[in-house]
Amino acid sequence: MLTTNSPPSRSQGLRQTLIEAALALMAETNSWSFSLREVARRAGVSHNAHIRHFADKAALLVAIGAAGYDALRDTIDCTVSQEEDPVAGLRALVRAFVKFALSNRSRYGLMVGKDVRDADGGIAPELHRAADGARQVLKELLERGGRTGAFTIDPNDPDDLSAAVVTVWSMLHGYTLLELDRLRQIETLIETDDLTERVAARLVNGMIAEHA
Amino acid sequence: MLTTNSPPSRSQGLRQTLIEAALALMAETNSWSFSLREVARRAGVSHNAHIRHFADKAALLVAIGAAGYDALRDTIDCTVSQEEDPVAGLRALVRAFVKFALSNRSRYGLMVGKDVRDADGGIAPELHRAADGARQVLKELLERGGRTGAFTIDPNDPDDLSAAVVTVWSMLHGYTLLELDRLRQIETLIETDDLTERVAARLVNGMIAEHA
DNA sequence: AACATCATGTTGACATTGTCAACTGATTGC
DNA sequence: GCAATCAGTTGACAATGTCAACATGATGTT
Repeated sequence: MLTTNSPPSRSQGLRQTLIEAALALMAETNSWSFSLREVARRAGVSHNAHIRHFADKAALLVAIGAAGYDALRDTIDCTVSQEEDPVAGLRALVRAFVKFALSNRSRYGLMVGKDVRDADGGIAPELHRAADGARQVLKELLERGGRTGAFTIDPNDPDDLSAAVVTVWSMLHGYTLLELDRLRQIETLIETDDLTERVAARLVNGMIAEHA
Repeated sequence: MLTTNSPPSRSQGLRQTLIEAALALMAETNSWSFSLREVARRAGVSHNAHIRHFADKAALLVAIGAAGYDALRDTIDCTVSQEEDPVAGLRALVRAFVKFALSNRSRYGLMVGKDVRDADGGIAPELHRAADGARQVLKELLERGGRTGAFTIDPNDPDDLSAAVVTVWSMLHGYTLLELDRLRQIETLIETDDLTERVAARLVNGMIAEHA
């Protein structure tokens, strides 16, 4: 009935409309615990309108999360490419990552949360690819640093490189979550920026120093 | 008033029964997305029976999570206290932490997840205290290592010590989540134990090396 | 002993949600 | 010209969380 001649076509129009409605809800409530019916109401469509585009809520969240990883990749890629020195690049990456997550709290929480996974913990291919793209930026940075000798990473040893990627990504992930959850409020009176620098310094050390 | 002579009485009886029913559901489904009514059914009581003990599902999850942090604290405390050398202690702590989380997947996911927080992201005092207790073990280890010179941590500088605690805790947290979510499956063919050792080595380096 | 109080659960009702099936209207292909 | 498919709607249903009202047994006071 509201099927106006519709400006933005209809096909992909509703898909994007639903995503935007969901993002608006996330911005308002700082959470992604909205109902699909609420999203439909916001989008001005009926419940069940989503079915042709998103099988269920998880599918919608996956789409939002994948777009988030793309944005994260662009952010850190842009940041890192401005630094010649790999060490400076890693520091910049830490800052950019943390800044992105803190500026997009609910989005980041969604991206790494449990609601984008299926029953057995598997990750949707779409999200998987997007997340890989973001990690790839880090991997290339570490590999470059390994080649130049800036990091104690053997660029020819895939396991060594992978372990380094996991190490950095883990701490970024963990630190960000601690910040987001404000678990840190217990632990410190330090400002976020200062703490981030200190954490980054120790992380960088782990990449520079000789390891057993 | 709670001093009933009754054995397990009813008072705390149902509370514990509900927690155990929830834990059983978590063990079966590997998730904490059960309904309160399902828990009630398992416990053999009527829906709404929980109200006197847990205002809502979040309250039940908080109780479960707090008990989980207590168990985590006991585990790592026991492990660390078996090592004289702080560096060996830190390595042991990493192993114990990861092992705990991987052995209690759904429980750990619950503990650090979003469902134990209130609307504005605040953490329930009960959970807060329990989590602090676990972090305290790490803090004491790092402080000890700082005093003995094993770590490049100034035990008299609260900010330095706090930053070190946050660094380690972040990586433990992040690495564990990556493992749990199997995000890592993309990144490596390495076995968990091997990867854990490599990550721990780099983490330890960050605590040992001089930092800017 | 009698009675009020309160804690602990139960029952019933209601709005919300996700999901399924059936339906409508336009668009497309043959 | 007509069948088929796509995109969205409508209606129905069971499950859930939550609220109010109710039962019931223990406690405590006089």
